[in-house]
Amino acid sequence: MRRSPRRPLILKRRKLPFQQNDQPPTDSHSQSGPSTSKDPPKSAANQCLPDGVRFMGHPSMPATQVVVIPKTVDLQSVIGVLTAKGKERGAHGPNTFILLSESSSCSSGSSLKKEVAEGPLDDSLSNIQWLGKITTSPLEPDLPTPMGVLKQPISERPPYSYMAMIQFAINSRRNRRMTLKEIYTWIEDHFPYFRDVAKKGWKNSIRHNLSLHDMFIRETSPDGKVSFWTIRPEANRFLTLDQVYKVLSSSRYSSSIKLEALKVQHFFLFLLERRMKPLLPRTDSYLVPIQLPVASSVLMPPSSSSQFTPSCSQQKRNIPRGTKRVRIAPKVTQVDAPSAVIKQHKEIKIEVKEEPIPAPIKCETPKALSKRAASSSRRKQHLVHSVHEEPLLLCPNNTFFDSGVASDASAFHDMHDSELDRHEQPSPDREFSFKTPIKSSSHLTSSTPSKPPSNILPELWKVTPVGKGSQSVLDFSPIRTPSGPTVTPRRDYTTLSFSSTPFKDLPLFNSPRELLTSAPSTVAGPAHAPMECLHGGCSIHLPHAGGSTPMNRSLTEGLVLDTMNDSLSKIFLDISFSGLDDEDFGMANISWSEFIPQLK
Amino acid sequence: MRRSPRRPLILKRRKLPFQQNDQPPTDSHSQSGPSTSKDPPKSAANQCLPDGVRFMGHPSMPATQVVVIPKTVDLQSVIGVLTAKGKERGAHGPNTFILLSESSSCSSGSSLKKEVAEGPLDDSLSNIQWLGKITTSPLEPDLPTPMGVLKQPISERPPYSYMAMIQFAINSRRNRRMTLKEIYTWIEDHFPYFRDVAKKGWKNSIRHNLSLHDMFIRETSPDGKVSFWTIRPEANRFLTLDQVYKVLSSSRYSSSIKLEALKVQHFFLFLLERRMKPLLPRTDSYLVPIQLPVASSVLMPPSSSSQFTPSCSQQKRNIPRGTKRVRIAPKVTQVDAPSAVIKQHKEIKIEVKEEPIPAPIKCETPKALSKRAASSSRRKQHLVHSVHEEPLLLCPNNTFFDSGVASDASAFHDMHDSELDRHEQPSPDREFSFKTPIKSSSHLTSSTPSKPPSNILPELWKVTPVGKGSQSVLDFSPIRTPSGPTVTPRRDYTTLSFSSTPFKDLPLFNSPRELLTSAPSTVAGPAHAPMECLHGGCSIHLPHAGGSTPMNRSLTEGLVLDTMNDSLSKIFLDISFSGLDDEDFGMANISWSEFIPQLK
DNA sequence: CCCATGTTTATAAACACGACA
DNA sequence: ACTGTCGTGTTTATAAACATG
Ligand SMILES: [Mg+2]
Ligand SMILES: [Mg+2]
Repeated sequence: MRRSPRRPLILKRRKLPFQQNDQPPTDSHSQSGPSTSKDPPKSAANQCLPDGVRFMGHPSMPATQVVVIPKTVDLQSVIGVLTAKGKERGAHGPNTFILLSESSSCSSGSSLKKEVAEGPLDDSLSNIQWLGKITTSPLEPDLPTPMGVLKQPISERPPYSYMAMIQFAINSRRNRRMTLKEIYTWIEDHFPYFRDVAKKGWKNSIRHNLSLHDMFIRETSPDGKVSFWTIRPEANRFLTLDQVYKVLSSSRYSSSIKLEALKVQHFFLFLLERRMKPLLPRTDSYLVPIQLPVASSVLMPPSSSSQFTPSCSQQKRNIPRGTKRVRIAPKVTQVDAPSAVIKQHKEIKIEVKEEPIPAPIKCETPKALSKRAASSSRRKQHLVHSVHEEPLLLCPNNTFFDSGVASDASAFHDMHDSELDRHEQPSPDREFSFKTPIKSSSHLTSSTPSKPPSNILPELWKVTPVGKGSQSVLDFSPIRTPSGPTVTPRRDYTTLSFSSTPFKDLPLFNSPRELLTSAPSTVAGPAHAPMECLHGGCSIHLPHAGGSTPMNRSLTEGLVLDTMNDSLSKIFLDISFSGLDDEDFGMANISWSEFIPQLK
Repeated sequence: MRRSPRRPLILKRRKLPFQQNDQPPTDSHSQSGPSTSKDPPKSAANQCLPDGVRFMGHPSMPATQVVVIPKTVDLQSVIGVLTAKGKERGAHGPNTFILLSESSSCSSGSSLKKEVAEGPLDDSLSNIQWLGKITTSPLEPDLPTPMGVLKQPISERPPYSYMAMIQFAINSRRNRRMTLKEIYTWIEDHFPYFRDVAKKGWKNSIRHNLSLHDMFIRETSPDGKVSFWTIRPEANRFLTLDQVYKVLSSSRYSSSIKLEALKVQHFFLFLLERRMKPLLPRTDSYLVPIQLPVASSVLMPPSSSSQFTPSCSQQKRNIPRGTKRVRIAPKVTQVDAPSAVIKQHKEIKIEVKEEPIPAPIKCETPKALSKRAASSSRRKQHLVHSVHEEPLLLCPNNTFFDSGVASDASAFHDMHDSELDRHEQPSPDREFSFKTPIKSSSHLTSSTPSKPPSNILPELWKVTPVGKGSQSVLDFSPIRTPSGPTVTPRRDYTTLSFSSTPFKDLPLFNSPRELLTSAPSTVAGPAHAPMECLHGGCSIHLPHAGGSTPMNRSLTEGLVLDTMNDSLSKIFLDISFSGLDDEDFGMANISWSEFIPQLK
């Protein structure tokens, strides 16, 4: 099989104005262990890692290191060194080691490249196995610690938008509020690019994003002295950087469809090694919410087979059409390892992901299948839906829709305590009585029927739908709540007699977001726990991964690789997990020994 | 009196990124008649204007000419020439002549300057009188006409934002919808700067603004072929360019408070002549919604008397602080008179404004006075409200609030048919059933109590209020409708149990916008008339200025002059009109002879 | 492949306002 | 008391990438 005809791709990479096309691929993403010359300062550590262990990093996960361990190496010793040295690592937040085992058998890059370019080959060719993850958490935040085994996090521009990073920052706090300065600091800590190499304007951009987006609202203390930025709860996807890491690095992420886990990790590592345009985060491209081709609906017959061939390099040639290309931001590619002050002890947790078991796509009960959103096809973010009207083809769409809620809820339920910054200042986490009145209010209308409106309500002009069904884990956009009624009246617009009567009877927006808005109390996250513990010793609240809501969840997720000049144009990944049977996805505290016999 | 202690300033001028500070004042705003060398091609006309008649134009009103007529000149002859030549003028939309009479007695610039700088002097010093306005409307849109008496409209950048211009364009249509191309064309027609001198990126900016602002929504025809852009009715202020002209040029605009009408016109002309930073439109500065100093509440005692001294040159010196100043858009100052094809006949209408009778400020019944919005003082657009809590001081605020609705309603009632483009294509103006679901929905909360929350609800953090009480005629921002409930719950934000239950009992937003939203059917504009006349001969629908709603209206309006290097730092204008006794403000067809004895 | 239209993000900048030196 | 600077917040402009038809 060359390429699967079903392509529920949700995310793709997109160049942004500050990213130039003409830059050569940088060479700084892979650092090997003792095998190369520029090895990490391992001598500073008491213990040494065995030979052959390689480290890899990436700007999207500056506090995460991928550790490739040859099968000939004792895994326990590596874990011992890492857990021992985890305290000494120089980073501000929790740090993660993703452990992969590598069988030295077929490690030739050519076969990897062939495999990646042409699709997954046989399982037996895989020489990379995902072992598990070690997460080190800071215990005493203010204690400086000398530099440890690993290098500083990579100081390249992360592939997240400002809006995403601000969400990561704010959601890292238990009470989900931060001052501007704290947001600055959080971003600088987790993405040293902004501390080290970015121009000064990035703080302007942070403030601009805070003001621009309605999802960020500002709260003021009663005395008017302090301002905290929060996220509108209705719009909060509760995204954390750790959540994104989980999605990006989890083998479970690709468990359900074509490329299974080993191949994904394979591909990930391959791209990291080859310094090609990676499927996973890369500096000069960008994780953006969907905006996927309309024709690539999930269950479409492979009529347009040439749609995702390597030749689909979208229009990048109309750029020299008279308009001069102006470099907006100077792209700094190479970063000198900064000598920042390290100041945090670590607590070590070990998590294990079980190996993926390829499961068929769960087609959830199409709850709101009857009324579907009609996209006028050129607008907002696109729904993944069929161009035709056969409703049976839309089963994956509803699966995808449901997965949106599932993603949000599960992300919330899976909120690991390591994601929550523990060194928060005693900021109030309750009794915020007033919120910033955001720009506009309830004018959300309907999710609009299918695109050619099939002659129902003829002569009716319809408003272009938002679509935006991308309520996936990696969708950083605010949640569009349909709650506000105030459907703009279909009468003459030149009339002043518009009423704000809510059209509650109209079942607008049949997206599963209704699960959150209409039945609010059924979803109870860990934040429902009493929050009185914040001012003092910060008792770590560990949410048990099994949420209280027995919701069936199914998530269709995707990443698309940007096409440049190679044949690796589009690679698709999916995620699909349904029901309560996948709490293990939540990365709860699972003993390594259950899955790794080496530890027994 | 040096400067009035009550300063209900609403608008001020503000430089924007594309406007550079270092440009010298341009010299192209005033064109005199036969008195100067570069006279308009009057020879091409059959009749000649008498000597001494001066023409003035300004980029903000490119289709409007201010005609200063000496008292020694026969007014009727001037009107005859203008009405005869109005058909020949080369412009696409309606054109307007604002007629002012000038007594040659005390026309010295120094006294004018003194008067303007130090406040209004005696009435007897005024030598400019506002006579009336001639509006020429195109009769046959597609007939080209040779160039007439007057110069081409000024091709300098208008002082309106893209958002404002898009509103002007869309609201110029009866059905208030336009295609993108029509918006382009309308803006090019009314502001030739964009047709002649602007770079190509301005259309990108138009599209950007349409997408960015929630107030612009897109409707799609049932077949999905055509898209029309409309304005969310709840957010529509029904602003038209003509409305702005009225506000800018009407002597009634300043009838109620300190500076009465003659002085305002005085000042207007003075600034036009002197090429200083004008109170009225200017190219390189900008009409922006309020953002006025908080301490300058309307009826505050003059405690902070030094607040508006000429020395209040805000920080413009931190610009050389390391950041290089980059010219974003090339500022084209001088425009060659374009040789565009003229193609419209004109129908002439004559309107007259009566001379203003200074009326006291009507203090409306403070409808929702008890609960006021608390501004955390650095946010959004500021309410004009007292810093202290004395409610009696807030009477002008409520006046101002009410004026917001009054402005909108009156603007709507005063909607002159000349403002409505008559050459609209047969686009549908009814039966738009679906509207674009806008980004977010009902999360507007409360108008928040006064700033130091006066110990009511202690320990309560409050969200910074929108404020944004600037529902004036010249406020181009969308109306923030409080209709949508979904007050973000004041409980812990880390909770997922946010409910969309509307807090209807909470009287949020006591702004007079409630008059429109809560009592919708009481306000009936001319658009309520049957719209079937659009496709054919375009029967000109003249709304009678007396609206159907007996609302008391009082508008406090203001313009602030940006301070550069002279003492004319801030000038304030007010508008206040109440009740039904000011239908004459509606610029209905009032005979000139009633007010100008010269015509009798 | 080009073009018009539409969406989204980045970046620069003007300016307001309060705190503070 | 005046003045300037700085941090924070709001708003607009402009360029650009990319999607869709
Ligand atoms: Mg915001
Ligand atoms: Mg819009």
